[in-house]
Amino acid sequence: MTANRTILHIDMNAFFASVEQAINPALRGKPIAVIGSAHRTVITTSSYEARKCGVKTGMAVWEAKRCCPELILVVGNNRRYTHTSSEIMKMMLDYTPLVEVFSIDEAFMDVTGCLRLFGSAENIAYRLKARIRNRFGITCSIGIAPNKLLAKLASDMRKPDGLTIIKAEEISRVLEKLPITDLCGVGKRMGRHLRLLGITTCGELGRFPVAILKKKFGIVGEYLQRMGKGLDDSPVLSAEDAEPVKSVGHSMTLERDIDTREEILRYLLQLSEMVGRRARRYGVTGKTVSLYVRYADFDTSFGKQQSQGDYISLSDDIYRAAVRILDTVHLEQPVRLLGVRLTNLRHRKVQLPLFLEEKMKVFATQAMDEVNNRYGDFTVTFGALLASPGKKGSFVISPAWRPDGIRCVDVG
DNA sequence: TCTGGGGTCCTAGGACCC
DNA sequence: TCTGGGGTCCTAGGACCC
Repeated sequence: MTANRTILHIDMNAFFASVEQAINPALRGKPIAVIGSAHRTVITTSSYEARKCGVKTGMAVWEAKRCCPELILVVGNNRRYTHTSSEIMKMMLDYTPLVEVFSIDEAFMDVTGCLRLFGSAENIAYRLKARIRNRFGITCSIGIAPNKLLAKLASDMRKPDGLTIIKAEEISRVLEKLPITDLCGVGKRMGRHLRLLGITTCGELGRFPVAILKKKFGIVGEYLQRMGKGLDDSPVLSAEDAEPVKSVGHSMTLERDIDTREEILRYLLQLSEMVGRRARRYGVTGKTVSLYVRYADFDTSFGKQQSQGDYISLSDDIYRAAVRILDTVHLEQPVRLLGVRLTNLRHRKVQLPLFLEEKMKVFATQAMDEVNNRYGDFTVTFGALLASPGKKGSFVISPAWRPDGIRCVDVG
């Protein structure tokens, strides 16, 4: 790849919580946490005040309250976050077309080609920070480095409202004592494996014989060593250059554990409709449907998939496939969570089938999609879903949801 | 009072075909 | 009767990211 790139990584600080604090002055300076609307929900994001008491993303609400009794809980407003996020991403496009939306609150920018126009990368970073603060009243941390790996590392070094630059000549000094788990891509498990080899810092990882890493971790071993040296050639991919999506799925933790087939089918129909609608919106069809089940005990779960004879995207076809899979398993406990996913995708519109009955299904689906696109999800839906109106399950927004493009999900 | 949801990537074994 | 190997597709499961 090209030498001497300049990459920015922008990380919105405690994004959802900051947006809430900006909108409601009564929340400022206080420990708050954003949660989902359902009974079985977790902490999605917490303010820095709450983090100081030990509140973390993913914690159960009761657990967070135990760490921080004065914690203020705010039910997340997903539309507000996706809107704010996409406006911020648009600002970035004012500097370079090479903006990669990494999640709802993170993005990379390749500013190599526009440095002269704006003076310097630092200058771009300061301008962007000021614009985001002025418009939305929130802060971000920005990292500047020669590649994405290091830019992401840099943005993580000063929070909130930080600006950290890693210059090419500083890389080995910065990495020498840095714990390997600070690298994006080395999680807890990998960290443990590497520690068993006597590797705890990036410096050690970079010097470790690549042959041993390759033997132990396969292809991953190769990048691992490069990561230890701070090397990363991966380009910043704008929305147009991004890889096409590989799967579309939905899952939900149910309000309560269920064990009747009738109830399970109702949820499957709802999930299939959500998956199908999103797949159709993106113009994708898929060959494989998977069903995911988590049992009441939380620890036991399984996924099962089946490839279909054809590529499908109609909710009804997805639903039937999911039910066929369900019929091959014997459920051992009440069900806590259900998920439906369409994989093995082909990026092409559905072809109109030959037979009248099938044609009618396509037309009916299109008509439903149009109404729902205009008036909101589940305005028109299958009869079976009307038995218990309204949305069920948790509908917690995930910070990994992309505000733009293929991974956009509308909820709430 | 327990414990969310959207993805990607990799591995491994078996079926099946040439 | 015996022998081998490559390629593709399928399913299952786990690690990792936000």
